[in-house]
Amino acid sequence: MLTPGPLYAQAEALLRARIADGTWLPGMALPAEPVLAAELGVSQGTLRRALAALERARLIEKLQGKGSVVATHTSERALFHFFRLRDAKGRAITPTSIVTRIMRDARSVRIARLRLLAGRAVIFERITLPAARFAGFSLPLRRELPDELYVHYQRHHGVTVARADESLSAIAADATAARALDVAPGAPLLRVDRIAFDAGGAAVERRVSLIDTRAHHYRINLD
Amino acid sequence: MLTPGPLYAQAEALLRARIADGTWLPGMALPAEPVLAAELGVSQGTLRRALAALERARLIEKLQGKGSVVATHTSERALFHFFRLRDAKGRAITPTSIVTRIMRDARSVRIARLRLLAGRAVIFERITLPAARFAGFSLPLRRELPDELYVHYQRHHGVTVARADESLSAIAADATAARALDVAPGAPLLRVDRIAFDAGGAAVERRVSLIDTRAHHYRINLD
DNA sequence: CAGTGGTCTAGACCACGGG
DNA sequence: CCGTGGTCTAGACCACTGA
Repeated sequence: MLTPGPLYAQAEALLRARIADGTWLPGMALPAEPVLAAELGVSQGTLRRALAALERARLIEKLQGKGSVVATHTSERALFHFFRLRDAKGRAITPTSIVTRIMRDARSVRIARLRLLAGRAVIFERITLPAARFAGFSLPLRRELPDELYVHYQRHHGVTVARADESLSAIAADATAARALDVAPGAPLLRVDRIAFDAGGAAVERRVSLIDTRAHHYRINLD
Repeated sequence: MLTPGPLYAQAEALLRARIADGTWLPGMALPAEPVLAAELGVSQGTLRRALAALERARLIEKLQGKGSVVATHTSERALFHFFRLRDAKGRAITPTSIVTRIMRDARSVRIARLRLLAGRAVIFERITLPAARFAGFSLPLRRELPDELYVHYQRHHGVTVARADESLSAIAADATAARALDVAPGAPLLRVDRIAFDAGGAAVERRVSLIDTRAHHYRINLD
């Protein structure tokens, strides 16, 4: 190893790299702790410290008596971590979505979609993906489907969203957004600009979401 | 001990309680690790696991070679954790504020204030505090002062904000907000409803902030 | 130099999952 | 039953702080 910092940090970086580069794919079991520790040349205690950090970052999941696996986006927990809208009472709601348009050029794929909560259009968003990571991207158009874009990225393109930065503001609805969300032009909408990153820290998605927050609020926990 | 769960969790709960009930006050040094471990009847390793959790929760700070102290809100890090507005380039800005009104009744203290960024009024907010925890609350009125409300709670009322839940939405400015923030009536504003909690999990503040997001955005990291 | 937290190890024992 | 991760301990050594 090239010794940048303490052993447990080196171990964590190495494991993180193996997940980012696809050596270990989502859903795959990691080697047992004693085996991994021997392979990395560290004690089991040191390895466990690295694994605990990866678990906090939601890159792996540890299962008592079974082993550790690379995290998958299929669990509700992972999905709702990136979907912060809740109803008036703070309850989580499962959205559906309708892709209205997909455009491609050499550099990127652009998607426009509506997301529905309890049957009503609540979010209108435009998503941009780097063409290099999403070759042959396709989705059924104009059909109401389960809202599982990050699951789709992971399953069909090997891209796992691990982290995202968001920038929120309030804007007035323009004609397009007003029509899509069935609100008056000029009505206040919550605008969310998101950049999502994979386990290796590379930006893998940019999206702008316009949200009608009359019936649903964006929930955050500041811990 | 009453054994609810693993030793390290019991130790963490016990230390957390001592911070919440004021046995150890903000800024105070904790006993050295070997001493604390002996007092709690656990090994130093187990104690360290509990302390690490408290450090992640920002309840204590560990200082190499010196010791551990109960966290204070004077550090920039703690302040900006609860202040998410950033300028267009994502840089943190230190706000100032003007308290415009303080009202009291038997149950609560109500505060109205404006917060300024680079001299311009950007946030208009109303804050409600439980009278029981904030006896004799007072602040200079109508004067531009450093924005340090949570520091004030801690220093003058022994209340440390440890955690907060927020609910965000976009609304149209009413006449009062429009005048306060110098925007047109009906202009879109970001509304943030916050409930803040102390180390013991008790709600200690409710506030509603109305924010002009034309020049500043609300920044979040989804890790 | 003494005292503090930071790292790393080795090993014992427990709790869970699945043949 | 065995293999997995979970907890807990004891102790060695390092790195930093301040008198």
